[in-house]
Amino acid sequence: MAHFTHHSEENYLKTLFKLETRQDKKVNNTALAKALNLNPATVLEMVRKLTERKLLQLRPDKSIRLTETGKKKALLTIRKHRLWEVFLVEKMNYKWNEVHELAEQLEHIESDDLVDRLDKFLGNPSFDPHGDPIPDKNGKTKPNLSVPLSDCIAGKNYTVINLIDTSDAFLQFLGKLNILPGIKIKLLEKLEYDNSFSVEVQKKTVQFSEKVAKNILVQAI
Amino acid sequence: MAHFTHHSEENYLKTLFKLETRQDKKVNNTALAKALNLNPATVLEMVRKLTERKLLQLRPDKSIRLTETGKKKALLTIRKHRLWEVFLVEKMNYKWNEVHELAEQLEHIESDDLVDRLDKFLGNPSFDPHGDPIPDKNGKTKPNLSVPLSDCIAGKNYTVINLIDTSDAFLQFLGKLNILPGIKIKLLEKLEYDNSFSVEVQKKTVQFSEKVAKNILVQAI
DNA sequence: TATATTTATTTGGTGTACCAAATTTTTATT
DNA sequence: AATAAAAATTTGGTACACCAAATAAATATA
Repeated sequence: MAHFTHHSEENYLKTLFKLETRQDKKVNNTALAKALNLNPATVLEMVRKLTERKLLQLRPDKSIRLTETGKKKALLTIRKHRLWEVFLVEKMNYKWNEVHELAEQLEHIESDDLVDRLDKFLGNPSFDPHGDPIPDKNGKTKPNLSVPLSDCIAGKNYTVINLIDTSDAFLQFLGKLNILPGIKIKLLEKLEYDNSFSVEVQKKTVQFSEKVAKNILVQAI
Repeated sequence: MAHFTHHSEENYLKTLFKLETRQDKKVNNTALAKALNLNPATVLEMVRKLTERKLLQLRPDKSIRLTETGKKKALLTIRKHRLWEVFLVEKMNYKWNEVHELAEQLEHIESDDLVDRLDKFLGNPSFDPHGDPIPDKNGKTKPNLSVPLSDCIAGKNYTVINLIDTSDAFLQFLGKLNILPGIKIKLLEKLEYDNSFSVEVQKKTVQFSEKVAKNILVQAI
């Protein structure tokens, strides 16, 4: 009855989009196959189909590129994924590191209207719980102006946007300090003698190393 | 990557469950195929697979029956479907007649945990927007005792449970009479000469047609 | 440049879930 | 019981999305 064409199609487009934007080298079949965790033969076959459908191009130099249509579709899938992540964290009380797999399922629900309603229900968020920007219905995103806390200026206030290291160990460590994306902090001091950081979090002062500060992305308030 | 086995499996079990409970005759392959809108050959093949997996039985008399395991699975799918329907109506502001297709998609999201959280988020509803009972996580349902007001007995007290017609026009009409789900009413009289109804709502007496009464579901107090 | 290595591509296959059409079996009707 | 009708079943197919292994082509290295 139902066809899941869109499911794998969306995965290909989304993955390709991520590879295109997060690396600057051209994406080849091997890279895409690795990212999708699929056999290169499978991927090549699918890439050809998607090329036929004008969602991407398999170029003469064998690099793979999204077309404008493909890019738009990819962004809409990313939009769905990130909105569902917000839903799972804000409404279902999941932790931000628990929601990826579920959002991976939910993103394939077919209804543009539902996505728009969800967007509204969540208060039109611009960033997901990981701090990644949520494209609007036209695929436009607000630039993420976050920088590592290690590059910030003492005395100023920031919102924690995002973490670079997302290992459980790091999350647990930050958890103890009450630091997580969305929280507001004040950088009190950079301590010269050991390069450590002194930060105010929820009226309390905490200390941590530069290594930690490098892994926390913040945005000035 | 993902397997959709569960998807069609859930559809077969759910549909069979509905056929088993809503009719009293035995379910045969033709009936199931018709209900699923699939070819009998397809259904027979699948029924055999599901019989192997001990989710249902293809009996010597060729009737098809859920096993206990199958019934439980069916009820959990129905639970998911109805909870998502509540979500769509209560949170996404869909009308109850718009949500079936979307819930059909959402019910296949695989996560028991999410379903339980959704249940809690929605306030552990016992009935979906159509008035159908929502099984709990063990598959147990509360019997739905609501009936159309048109079938009720004059002189008794009722709680309005639910509306069948939920068009704006109808809601507005009822609004003027102060009738909405949750409110207590007393059926004063069924007036023979024009089949109209006389009802006490919040100490006032109101009159309306049988058409209206048919669209109000109530439960005896 | 010759060779090794990596990448791309082809070939022949799988499982799932579906179908139409032909055949067999069962049930109903005369 | 004979026949008609309905239901069950078999047969031979399809599309989709995947794979492993073989081969070809491109790239890198000695």
